[in-house]
Amino acid sequence: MKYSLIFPKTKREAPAGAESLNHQLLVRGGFMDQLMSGSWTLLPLGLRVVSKINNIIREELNKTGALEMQMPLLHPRDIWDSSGRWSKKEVQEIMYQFKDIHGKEYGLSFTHEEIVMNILGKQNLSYKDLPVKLYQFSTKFRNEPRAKSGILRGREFLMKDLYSAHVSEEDMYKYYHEVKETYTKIFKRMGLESITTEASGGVFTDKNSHEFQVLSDVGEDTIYFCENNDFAVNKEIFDGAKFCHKCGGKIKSANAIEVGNIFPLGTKYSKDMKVFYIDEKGKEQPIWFASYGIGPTRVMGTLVEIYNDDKGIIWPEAVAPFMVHLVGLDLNDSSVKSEAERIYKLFQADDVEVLYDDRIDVSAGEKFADADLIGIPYRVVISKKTGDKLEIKKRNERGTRFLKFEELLKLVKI
RNA sequence: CGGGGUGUAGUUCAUCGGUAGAACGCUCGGUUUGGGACCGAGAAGCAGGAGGUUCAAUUCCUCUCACCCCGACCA
Repeated sequence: MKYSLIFPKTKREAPAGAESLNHQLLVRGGFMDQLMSGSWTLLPLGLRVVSKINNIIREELNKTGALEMQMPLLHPRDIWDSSGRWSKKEVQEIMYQFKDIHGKEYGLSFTHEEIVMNILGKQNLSYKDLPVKLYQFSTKFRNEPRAKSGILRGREFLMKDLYSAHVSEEDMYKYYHEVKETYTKIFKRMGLESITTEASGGVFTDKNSHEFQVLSDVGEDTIYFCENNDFAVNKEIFDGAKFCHKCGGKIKSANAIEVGNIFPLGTKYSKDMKVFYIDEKGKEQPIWFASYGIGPTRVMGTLVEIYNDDKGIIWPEAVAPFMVHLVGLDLNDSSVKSEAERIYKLFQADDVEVLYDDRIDVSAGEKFADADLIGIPYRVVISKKTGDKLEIKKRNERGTRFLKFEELLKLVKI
């Protein structure tokens, strides 16, 4: 991609009042734009990052046998009455509910347990058909009392939600633990060290759930965890212990951002909605159910909160919008320009994602500043000075080095 | 929903009872080109909205809307 085609261009100033880093840097870099409080456009660069995040999630969930699909966001009231959640106070506080001009009532999706259950119920399932594991990436609407912290808490945001249906509690927990391990792997691949944290089930279940927390001062949650990392619990259910029950290690506390959450829902939904499977004896049994969420847009914000410096974002390679930021200097010089174009095409031919700053009347300093702000892992400069080599600087390192194209290619090929 | 802050050019901000100014950005011309270059010219604003006080309101008052922050609540 040529930088001259990128929309919009970087901004020198952060929006007035923007305090959180993800808000400042993602807007300045041209990754996202605010429509209203808690509501954001993912601009082309931001969408590239979120797509990288989504693809990592997709790859890992597919390995567990889960299938991707997509469900509606506009729901009729009766589906929510069938679980009894439409009228619950805690649900009404976060769910957008409204009537159309004819008086028919609708809700905007803030989660999809009811919809998945409804689909399962139509299938006349036997024990042979289970387990079923379904997931989607889609928008969630939640009428937050207060949107805040840039893209970290919005009223409309992207979520990957996975739902699994099982014949027994054992089978549900078997998969639940598989997903728990998978989530840790997913976050690690993105460059995040997540802490698996016990927490309450909120509006989803009476059972405890597990949250995936990333330590950060801007995090809204406070978690308590063992210094040896074999125990962590959310403040909401913390019992005040000073030492770990398992190893006796000290309990520490810190702020953290919740990037994922998994819920062993049990048979509550299947019983409420009367969704059964037929067991070996031909008898109806309630389906064991669980749900699992990750917020890709929140993950993007979390990454910015963690990976940045005073110049801008420092994307981990796995989620960077491009792998290489090719900066052409002295592009007035036709031989430099044709060399830059040649290298640009070589990268493309080798399937290296490259952003080529092809602007002619822009100073070197401005191009470097933009490269630092956007935060692509490898900056590659071509100028009068570089001759038959390329000047390489990693975004997260200080020094530069000169390499031939083939040597660089080995570094940037994943 | 309670508390606080802020709304003036595309953006970030100044100004101040007599209907507005800078920087950056943008357009044009020229000179430049290794850390946000320089010179010149130019376009760009119902001062968030409504009401009030006043001869006169961007400025003072009231209401309202929006955004940000703290809290409550929540993933």
